[in-house]
Amino acid sequence: MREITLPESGPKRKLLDAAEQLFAEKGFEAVSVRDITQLSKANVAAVSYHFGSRENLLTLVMTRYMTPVNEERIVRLEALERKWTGKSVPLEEIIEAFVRPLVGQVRKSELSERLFYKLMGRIFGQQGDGLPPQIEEQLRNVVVRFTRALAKALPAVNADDLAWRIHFMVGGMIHLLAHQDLFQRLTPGTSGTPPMESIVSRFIRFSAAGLREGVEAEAPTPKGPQVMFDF
Amino acid sequence: MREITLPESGPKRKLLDAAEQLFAEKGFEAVSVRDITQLSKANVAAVSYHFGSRENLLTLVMTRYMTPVNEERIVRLEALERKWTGKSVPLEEIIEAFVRPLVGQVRKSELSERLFYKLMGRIFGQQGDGLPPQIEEQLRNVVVRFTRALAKALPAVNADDLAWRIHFMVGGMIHLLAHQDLFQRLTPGTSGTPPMESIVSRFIRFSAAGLREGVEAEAPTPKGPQVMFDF
DNA sequence: GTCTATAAAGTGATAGAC
DNA sequence: GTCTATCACTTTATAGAC
Repeated sequence: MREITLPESGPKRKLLDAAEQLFAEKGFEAVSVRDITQLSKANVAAVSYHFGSRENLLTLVMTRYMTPVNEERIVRLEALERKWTGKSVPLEEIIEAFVRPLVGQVRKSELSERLFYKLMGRIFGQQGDGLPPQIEEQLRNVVVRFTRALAKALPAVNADDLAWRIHFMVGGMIHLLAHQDLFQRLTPGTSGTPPMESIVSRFIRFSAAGLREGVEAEAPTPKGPQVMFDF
Repeated sequence: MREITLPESGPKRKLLDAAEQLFAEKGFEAVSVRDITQLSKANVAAVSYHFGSRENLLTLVMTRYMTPVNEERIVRLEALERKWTGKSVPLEEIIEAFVRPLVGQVRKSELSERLFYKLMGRIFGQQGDGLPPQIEEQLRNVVVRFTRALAKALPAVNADDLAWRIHFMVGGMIHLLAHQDLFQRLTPGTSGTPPMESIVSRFIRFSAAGLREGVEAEAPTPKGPQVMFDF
């Protein structure tokens, strides 16, 4: 909806970039206004002048990517529901609509991929604490919509089980974002961090299998054209 | 190994209890020494006197439950490996050895179940940032050991895939701990929070299915006696 | 052991010069 | 727009009285 307009360059943009970098690296509470102005070589008053307050800047950083992500999630889900009208949307495609929008936002920031995903992970991890009310509201809406779609795709799974499975899935996604780097530090046997693209497709398969647990012998081929009754 | 001895009552214990409660509620960085001494009705100097410093107290809180949890995980895994000598340990039992020790620690604290799990979630979520080196070391060891066991249980899954699936599973566990309460705020249709026991068993089934993704038509019956070749 | 008083450094915000 | 100086407040830690 409401687009956030920002200068392509200039001191305001430099402050924002520095803030994002520091928030990603150290967490939201550990970064002071002075840290930010120092990194972007501005004076201490700059944050107040350009953003009004530290709190304001924090909200901006959180909103900047989260709002587009949550909007794209809904758009993608609605597109799927149109595409599969009457039928139930394949599980994998629903999960993809949920996670893929995150990947699309990387190039909008000046941050390295590693730091960008870390920042996103930190934002999601703030749920319940210091998230701006508007984002909490967006997230609630996303969860409700996707839960409904998943319930249609998995009629054999009861509501409580499904809700918890979604909860576990969301946790996996947050961890994947926030600790992408930690992964290889803990499991040194593996090859270097692969592109997010391939991690996401692994995540989709993992989550689909978890969500589908206990449902019949094995699900139909995930991607190919499916023969279904048109009830 | 080294047992942490603590007074059953007295001002030192009251300080620790207050610290745990506040850390669980507000997060580690958001709690000051003054918050703690105020809640436990001590004077501002009490934390320094009894624990040396805020940092010291923080380390104690983090170590207090994490060390027993990680030790019990290893003990359980080794017991399983003895029980199934030569055979591969069933997937569900490995996951159970990984999560169950968390549940066992609840009663050791004065905190409500809700706050205790939240505290544990916050500690795990600190990975990479402010975790005491000894705990990072314990966690690394746990991950290595469990990865090895899971690799034996799932020979058809290649090492990279498995490592990522474990990563997703761990994320689900952390989220389940840290945001147990958030779950029902986001999905109001469901019944109230069930006992952790039933959440854990749901988590085990979800994770087992995710880890097993793509492996043959469907796994053998999870819990019952299994007929396996004794190679 | 417990407390008060205080040190030393850091915090966000702002008035006012340039 | 930019910057310095400063305010009002909070932080952890500690010296020294009781």
